[in-house]
Amino acid sequence: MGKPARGIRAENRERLEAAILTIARRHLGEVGAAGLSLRAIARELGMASSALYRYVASRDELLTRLIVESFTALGDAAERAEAAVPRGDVRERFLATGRAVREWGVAHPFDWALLFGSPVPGYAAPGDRTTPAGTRVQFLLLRILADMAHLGMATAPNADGISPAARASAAAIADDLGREIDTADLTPELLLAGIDAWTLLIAGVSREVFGHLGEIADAEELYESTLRHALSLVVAAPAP
Amino acid sequence: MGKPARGIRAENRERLEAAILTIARRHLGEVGAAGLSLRAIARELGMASSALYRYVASRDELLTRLIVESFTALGDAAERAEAAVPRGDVRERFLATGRAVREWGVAHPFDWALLFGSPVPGYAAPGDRTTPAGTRVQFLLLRILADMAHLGMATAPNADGISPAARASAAAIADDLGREIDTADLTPELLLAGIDAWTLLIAGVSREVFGHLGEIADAEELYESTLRHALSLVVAAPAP
DNA sequence: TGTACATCAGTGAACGCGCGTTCACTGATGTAC
DNA sequence: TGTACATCAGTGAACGCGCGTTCACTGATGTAC
Repeated sequence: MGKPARGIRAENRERLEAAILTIARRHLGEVGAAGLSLRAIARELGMASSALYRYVASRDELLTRLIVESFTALGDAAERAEAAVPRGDVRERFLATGRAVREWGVAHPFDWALLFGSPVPGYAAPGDRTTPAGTRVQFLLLRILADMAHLGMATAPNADGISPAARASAAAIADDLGREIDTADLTPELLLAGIDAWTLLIAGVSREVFGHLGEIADAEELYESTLRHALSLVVAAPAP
Repeated sequence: MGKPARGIRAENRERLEAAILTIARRHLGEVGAAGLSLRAIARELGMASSALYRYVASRDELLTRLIVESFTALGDAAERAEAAVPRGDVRERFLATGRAVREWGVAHPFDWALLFGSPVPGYAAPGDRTTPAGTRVQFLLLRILADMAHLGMATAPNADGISPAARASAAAIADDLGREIDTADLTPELLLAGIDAWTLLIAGVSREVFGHLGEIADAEELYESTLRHALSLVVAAPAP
C-alpha cells in the first residue's frame, strides 16, 4: 500500500494554502479588496487569526498573490482561446482573444475589479511580481498586431496627426513590451492604435462588470460591437 | 449698518456643510471611498462624531452627495469647454469635450475613481439622485453626434455586422438617453459607435488616473492620440 | 424693547462591532542516529 | 525498530487602533407676543 509520498504536513499545507486563496477570493467579492480581512478568513477556516501568519506574510502579500493568480488565469484563458484559431485568420484571432477576456471578466467580476478597477488605497502592487503575469494579454495582442502588419492588413486610421511626443511614447512602449517580439512591421501609428484597441476592450468589459451599463442593453451583443470597433482601429474593413 | 441677512446659524450651517464636503473629498483621496469615515471628518473639524449627524444623514448619504457634486463639476467643465468652440466646427467640439473630461479627471483623480472606478462595496448609488448629473456628458456627446450626422459627416465603420440584438440595445439606449435630443439622424450603427467613443474616452482617462500606464508614456499626448481614435469611430477622416 | 418658549447645534458616553500583528506557549509531526 | 531532538502548526491573549450610530443632555440662537 502506497505510503503518503511526502508526509501529512505537506499535504495539509497545500490544502490550506489553496483554501485560503479560495476563501479570500470569495470575500473579495463580498467586501472588496479594501475590506479583505485576514481575521475573517481565519474565522471561516475555524482557526485562530494568528495561525494564518504561518501561510501568509501579511494582508498585502495575500493581495499580491491574488493579483498574480488572477492575471495568470486571465492570460491562460486568452491564450487558450487564441491558440484555437487557425494562424492565418488574424481577425478571428483578435476577436477570440477579446471574447475570452470578456468571458473571464464577467465570470470573475471581483478579480476583474482587482486587476482593472481603481487602485486599492494604501496598497501598491510590487511590479516585479505582478508585471510578468499582468502583461501577457498585451503581448498576445501585440503578436497578433505584428502578424497583421506583416500581412499588410493593418492600417491605423490617423497616421496623419501624430505628435513627436506620442511617437516617442509609442517607441518607449514598444521597447518596453516588445523585446521578445518581432516589431519590425509595427509603426508607431499602428502601435498607438493597438494600445487604444486594448484600452477599448478592457473598458468594454469594465463597463459591463462595474454595472455602468444599466439593464437596458444586451451586454454581450454590445461587446461584440465594441470588439469590431476596436478591430477597426487597427485593421482595414474586410471586403463585404 | 447691514444686519446679517439671515442669522448666524444659517451662516454657520452653510460653512460647515461646505467644510464637510471639502474634507470628505480630501479623505477620499487618502483612504478611498471604502475607507471614508464620518468619525475622521468630525475629528478634523474638532467636533464630536455625533454632531455630524446634524448635517449628514449617514455615511452613504455623504457618498451620494460627493458623487452628485462630482458629476456636476465634470458636466460643467465639459459643457463649458464645448460651448467655447464655434458650432460649425463639430470635430473640434468633440475634441474639446474629450480634453475637458481628461483635464477634470487628472485634476480630481479620486473623484474620478468614485465616478468611474470599481463600485464601492456595500454601497449602491441611488439612481434617481445620481443619474441626472451623471449623464450630462453623454448627452453632450450625443448632441455633437447628432450634429455630425445632420451634416453628413458621421460614418460608423462597421455598419455591416450589427446583430439584431445590438440594434435593439442601441434603440433602447437612444430611447433612454435621447428623449430631449433630435435623434432623427442617428442610426443604430452610429449610436453604437458613439457609445464606444465615449467608452474609449473614459478608459483613456482612467488608464492614466489609475496608474495603469507606467511612467513610460507622455500621458497627455497618448490621450490626444486616443481622442483621434475615438473620433475615427464616428466620423470619416478629414481631407488632408 | 423685554420676556418666555421653541428650536437647533453640539457634547460625551455608550453599544457592539471590526481590524493587523506580535508573542510566549503547547502539542503534534518529522528526522537522525 | 526505538528513542531523542528539532521543526512546525496552531492557540489564545494582548496591544492599540478603528468604525457607524443612538441617546439623553446642555447651552446658545431665534421667534412670538
